[in-house]
Amino acid sequence: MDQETQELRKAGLKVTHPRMRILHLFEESPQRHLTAEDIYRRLLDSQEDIGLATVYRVLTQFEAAGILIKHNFEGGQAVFELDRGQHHDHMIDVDSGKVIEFVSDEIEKLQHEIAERHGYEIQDHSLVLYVRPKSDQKK
Amino acid sequence: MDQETQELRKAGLKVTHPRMRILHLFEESPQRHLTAEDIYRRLLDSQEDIGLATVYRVLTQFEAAGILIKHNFEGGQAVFELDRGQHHDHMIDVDSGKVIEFVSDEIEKLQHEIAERHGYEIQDHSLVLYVRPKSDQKK
DNA sequence: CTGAATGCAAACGGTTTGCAAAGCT
DNA sequence: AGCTTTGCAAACCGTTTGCATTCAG
Repeated sequence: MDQETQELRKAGLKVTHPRMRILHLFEESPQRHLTAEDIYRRLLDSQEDIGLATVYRVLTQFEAAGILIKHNFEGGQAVFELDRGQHHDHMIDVDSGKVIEFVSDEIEKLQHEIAERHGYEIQDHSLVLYVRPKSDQKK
Repeated sequence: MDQETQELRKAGLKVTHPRMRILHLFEESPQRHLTAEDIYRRLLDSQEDIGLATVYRVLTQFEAAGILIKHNFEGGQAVFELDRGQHHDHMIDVDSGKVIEFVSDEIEKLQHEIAERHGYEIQDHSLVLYVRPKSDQKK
């Protein structure tokens, strides 16, 4: 029994065709951050007959199961990525749409200090930098 | 000619009733962060006959004019606040929905360093901490 | 065999838009 | 007077849901 089957079992999810295909898509895609539409399109391209509603349902279940993380960046569509356990924040190249991941322990620490100073504890947080290639004049 | 009238003129916007009322709402409201619905409701409450579409249009124009800043926090609705010139980030109490503003020069600096290290410059950024009152056991 | 999962189409919620009427300057 | 702005209703777009059918265990 392969890796992906186990992952679904572990999450208490039946091993269905749509779930397998979608999980597989994330694991093989070089582009880590995908929208529901991205997934849907790719499934269509590979002749799969999986409805958009199912894609959304599976993504939601995967998020609940901790398999995926959902991000609400600017621009309507939610973006999903595999949860590889290692927390990171994101930088988005506003010209190309490329997503760059980064980690900053210092920022993490400062965030906690700030929350604490106000009598709170952090439940979750979202840090996104919208960036543009350093002004070597753009082509 | 009062303050608010000038503000609209300066932005190149005609001084219309809906624009005056909405600008006024922001300037007098103790709650700095308002959604389109919030505005619409308050206008209804004060017997104003201003359509929701107009509220959205005015908010959009105010944002373009630099009068308001728009935030896309979690939870569908966009939130607007007056741009008082002083940049700050936000903490949201997930229990009460309260929005707390904070400033951290260190975090700002680190963000720039990170972007730079990757060959980018920051165009914009969004940092939101979703917090919960420090675990004095919750009621 | 039986409850869970799927596809479809219709509903949803926040926001935007087309258009004719009303309002600024 | 003439172009802008408004209100209304309809469109929009991403996402969710109801329901009859199909499928995994």
